[in-house]
Amino acid sequence: MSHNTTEINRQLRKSGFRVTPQRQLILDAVCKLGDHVTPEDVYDHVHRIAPTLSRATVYRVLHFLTEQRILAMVYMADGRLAYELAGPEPHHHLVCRSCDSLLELPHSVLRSFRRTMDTQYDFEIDVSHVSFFGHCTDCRDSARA
Amino acid sequence: MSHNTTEINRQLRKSGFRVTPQRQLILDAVCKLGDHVTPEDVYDHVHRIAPTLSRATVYRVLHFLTEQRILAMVYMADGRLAYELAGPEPHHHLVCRSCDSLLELPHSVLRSFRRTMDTQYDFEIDVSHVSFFGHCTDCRDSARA
DNA sequence: TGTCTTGTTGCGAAAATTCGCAACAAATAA
DNA sequence: TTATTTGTTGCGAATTTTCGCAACAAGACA
Repeated sequence: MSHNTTEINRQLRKSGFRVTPQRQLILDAVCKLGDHVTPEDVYDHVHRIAPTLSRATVYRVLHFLTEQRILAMVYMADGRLAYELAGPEPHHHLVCRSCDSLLELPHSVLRSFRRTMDTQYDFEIDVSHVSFFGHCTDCRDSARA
Repeated sequence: MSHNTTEINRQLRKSGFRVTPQRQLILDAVCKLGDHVTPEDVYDHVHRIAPTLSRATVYRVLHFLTEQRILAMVYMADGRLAYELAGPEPHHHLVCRSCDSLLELPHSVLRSFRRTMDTQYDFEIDVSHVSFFGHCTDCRDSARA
């Protein structure tokens, strides 16, 4: 298990929330299933283990864990939402609209931009995760050809 | 009517698409209803004028007009999609997660960032519209208080 | 004009997502 | 321990969005 369950549990409890079996199952599922997991992926996975766990709970818990900054929302090329574990150092995505590929960006590329927004607009950008859409190397080339 | 219908029609026809009454109605509706219009807003509006125009068509036409760069997608604070007219000079939004307010950003703030992505990652960011989420002046202050 | 091809729509069904509410379970206090 | 409070879930219904397919309409061409 790649996430530190004990630490997350402590953090939740400290904020007055409860660590239910459902929340643990869903968090484990996201963690296990990888980098851009859809609600349906999660449901399929946890439903085998806990057949009474409902879709509504999956959606609610995903939202909840995102608010707690434990997960991050990821917009896919088709406009749908997916989720992934929010690490201590956020990272971002370049999403290709042609081939749906995901390119990872280190957090550093947003630092100066973020500082500008802060000083010029007094707006604090939440950078747990940002997706940019566009066209990757390969698809640019084939468009030019 | 604030959009140049004739120009847009010409552009569509030139690309081999048809300018149907439905598309015109929907475009007019987005234009009239303002800056972040939901599919349901559009449907309510056009349905009065053309009662047989279906929801499916609203969704399809909104997607279509977005692909044609006539409209731009806008992500709202609750994660839902809205649309607005894509002007010749794109603009962007700072969306406050606390109070749902929208702050407009001129295109210029993204220029250098875009250039960086282009040269360093060979990725061409589509900047017809980008939303950043975070917290505005007022909500930062109340959070600090 | 009539035929053919192809883009577009309407309809209803399906799928995805959210909502309201009663039941349940954990924490807290008595 | 029991009662109370409050956070959380499951269920089913409602809402939102997408899909498949047949019908329709526009353009191309003979």
